[in-house]
Amino acid sequence: MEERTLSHYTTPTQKTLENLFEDFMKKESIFKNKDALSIKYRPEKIYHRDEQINTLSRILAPVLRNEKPSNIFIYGLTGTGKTLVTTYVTSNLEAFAEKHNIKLRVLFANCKMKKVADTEYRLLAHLANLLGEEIPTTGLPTDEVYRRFYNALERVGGNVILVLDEIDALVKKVGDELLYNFTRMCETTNDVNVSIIGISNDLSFIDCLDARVKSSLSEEEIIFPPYNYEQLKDILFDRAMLAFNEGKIDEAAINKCAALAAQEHGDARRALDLLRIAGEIAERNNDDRVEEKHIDMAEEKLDLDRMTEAARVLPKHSKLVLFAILTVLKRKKCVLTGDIQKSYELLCAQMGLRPLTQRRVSDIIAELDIQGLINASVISKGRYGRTREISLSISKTTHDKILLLLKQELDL
DNA sequence: AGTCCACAGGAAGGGCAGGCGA
DNA sequence: TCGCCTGCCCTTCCTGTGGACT
Repeated sequence: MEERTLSHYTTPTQKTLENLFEDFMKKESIFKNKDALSIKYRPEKIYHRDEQINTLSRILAPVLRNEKPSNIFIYGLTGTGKTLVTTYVTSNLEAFAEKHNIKLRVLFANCKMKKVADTEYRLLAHLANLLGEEIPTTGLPTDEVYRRFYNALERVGGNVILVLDEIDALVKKVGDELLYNFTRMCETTNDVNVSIIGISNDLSFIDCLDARVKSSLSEEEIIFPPYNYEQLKDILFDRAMLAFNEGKIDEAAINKCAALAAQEHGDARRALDLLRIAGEIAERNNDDRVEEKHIDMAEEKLDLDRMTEAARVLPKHSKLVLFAILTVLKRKKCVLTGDIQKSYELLCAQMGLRPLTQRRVSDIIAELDIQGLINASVISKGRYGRTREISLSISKTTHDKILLLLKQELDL
């Protein structure tokens, strides 16, 4: 029988593909350990946060003597190391407690996590589930969920630290009554010391709270200032050493990355994302090393990805409103709510849909603004009323890509 | 100074889907 | 199966607002 080799079956294009894969295999990878650039990575050394680590550790240390530590409120902008430092300190504390037979549980919840902890019910259910109490995703009265959560707490006993990350998002959504209940719980639970660590990006958040909640939650406060250029450079060099093979990244590229992130209120998370994507782009382009140009490309890609993804997951009517806005903004520099309402209603008529009311569309425009897909600011035109002036917040390329995506998604 | 416009945005509640327990 | 509960999305109704116009 005729011997059949791979080439026997392959067309010229496939042959090229085979070459491509072979080239890829032969080439030394740019990355040594890409995980070192991911958000989930827990570095051994945390740079420029010694003060915060020490403060947090000192405040929490009393649990080791079975005393209830003060509640703590931590705030700082995105990517300033709040979550990283908190998990670093609490996990070390847990390990230490375990070694010395001290009962300690740390319960972590990200209050922005959709479908997990973004409502009062879900947060309680999530925390109770962490304590081994099965609570259905819906169906129970809230007081029953509270009761089961308290029971689970008292059953576990000892010391419990509740870490509520992005707590401002939840309070904005459901109000501060939940925090009031939590702080009351800290004072009233028997046989268990409960402390709360609230983490927020919003510096003004604490001022919006009820006075009792405010004083109880912020018994101690820790502020995380933004990283400056030099600090970001230290962080990035450290991670780049772990993530890239030797000689595969230019120092200039790291500096550029740090400079861009420093402009973005010292966001280390964004800096690490930039570095990772730049590496991926260099690898895909078959380039030997990561250079400054790759950082530029990564920045563009990061923005585009963030925006297109945000647009893709919008509900249908939000997509229609965004489509109306982007279409009108093709012709004009800025538009008003009334113009958008009209063009949105036309679109609905075209698609045979019943349009939402102006009240709802107004909210959708505000939501799109919060997501950074558009710029919308309330202005007064005097005799001609008060309205929102809407303009583009994205580059022309991103604008075109999102418009195309919406056209496909909406079947227009 | 008072009027008026075109909304913004708060409050209340309706309707729906989905889960639970009796 | 039914009543009760939740979250979610939406409408209706309403008051508030800043500045051009009179």
